Amino acid sequence: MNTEETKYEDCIIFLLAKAYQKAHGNFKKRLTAYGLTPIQHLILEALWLEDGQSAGDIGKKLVLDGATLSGVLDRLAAGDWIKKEPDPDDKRIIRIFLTKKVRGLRPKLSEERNQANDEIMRRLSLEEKVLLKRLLRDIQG
Amino acid sequence: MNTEETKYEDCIIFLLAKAYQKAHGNFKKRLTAYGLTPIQHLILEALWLEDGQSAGDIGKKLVLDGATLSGVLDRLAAGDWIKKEPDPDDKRIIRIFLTKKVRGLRPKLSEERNQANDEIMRRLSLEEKVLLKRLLRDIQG
DNA sequence: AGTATTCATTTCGTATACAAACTAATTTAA
DNA sequence: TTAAATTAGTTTGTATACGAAATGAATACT
Repeated sequence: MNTEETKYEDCIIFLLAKAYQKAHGNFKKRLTAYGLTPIQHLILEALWLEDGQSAGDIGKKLVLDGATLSGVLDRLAAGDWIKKEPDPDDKRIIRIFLTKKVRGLRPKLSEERNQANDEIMRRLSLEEKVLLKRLLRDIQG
Repeated sequence: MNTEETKYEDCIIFLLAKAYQKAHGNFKKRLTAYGLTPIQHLILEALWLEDGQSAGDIGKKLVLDGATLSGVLDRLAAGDWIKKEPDPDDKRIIRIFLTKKVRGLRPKLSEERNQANDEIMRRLSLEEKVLLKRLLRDIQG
């Protein structure tokens, strides 16, 4: 049904990769001043919404592979952003808590993220922004 | 101007990351049967359009960092997909040529990619597909 | 010519990503 | 109640990704 040759510039996988690459790179640069990476920041965001989540909870919400998450959490703990504590009722589970180092940083980091978002979509109208988000969500199902 | 707290689920960086993750994972699975990765395939595509391009040419077209490209080309050469030959006129430049191993594979790989594209966007109408591609291109500038 | 600069690519270090194998703890079932 | 299956998390191995430094080659400048 769809056998014509499509150049890679028209391939949705390529377009998503490059758009993500651009967005990620932009945010990454903004975060270097804080010593954080975009994914590390994402985990802090999740913990701001609910502190003490298990590693598995976080992975499920952020759609992060366990193997990936394990390393990210290690680096966050090494940087004293979080503390890992085994759940007293089920010692398989590790609960993640924010440290005091993170206090007061939330507004600044949110502002950076909002600016990054704005810059990435600066060429789009408000309708287009809303639509793009909707389409990306539809893709993930 | 944009100081309200946005949950990460509404963050364009997050949405792009997850949509890309899904698309990439889908295509990656399809390609394992061939022993290729999505990026390796992308480079073959670029060479099908024009064989003998330099590493720099390929990097520019595919928006790939030189450091990244170097490793990918090494692995492609190790798998006998490509051959690296220094340009006779400028020995700084390395030209990349497809090997005979790739012959006849193009239609199959294109079909896999088209199927991956279709599956990723299966929930979208034709108009939405066109629009999504346009918006992603707009983001890249 | 000889030196400085620029250019193409590689190397190194760090950080995602994910499959697969592994450990340890809990639950299920026989 | 003990063996089997499941679950949570880590480890290992491979593949992007990219900044920064290094290498080697070509060009520019004096």
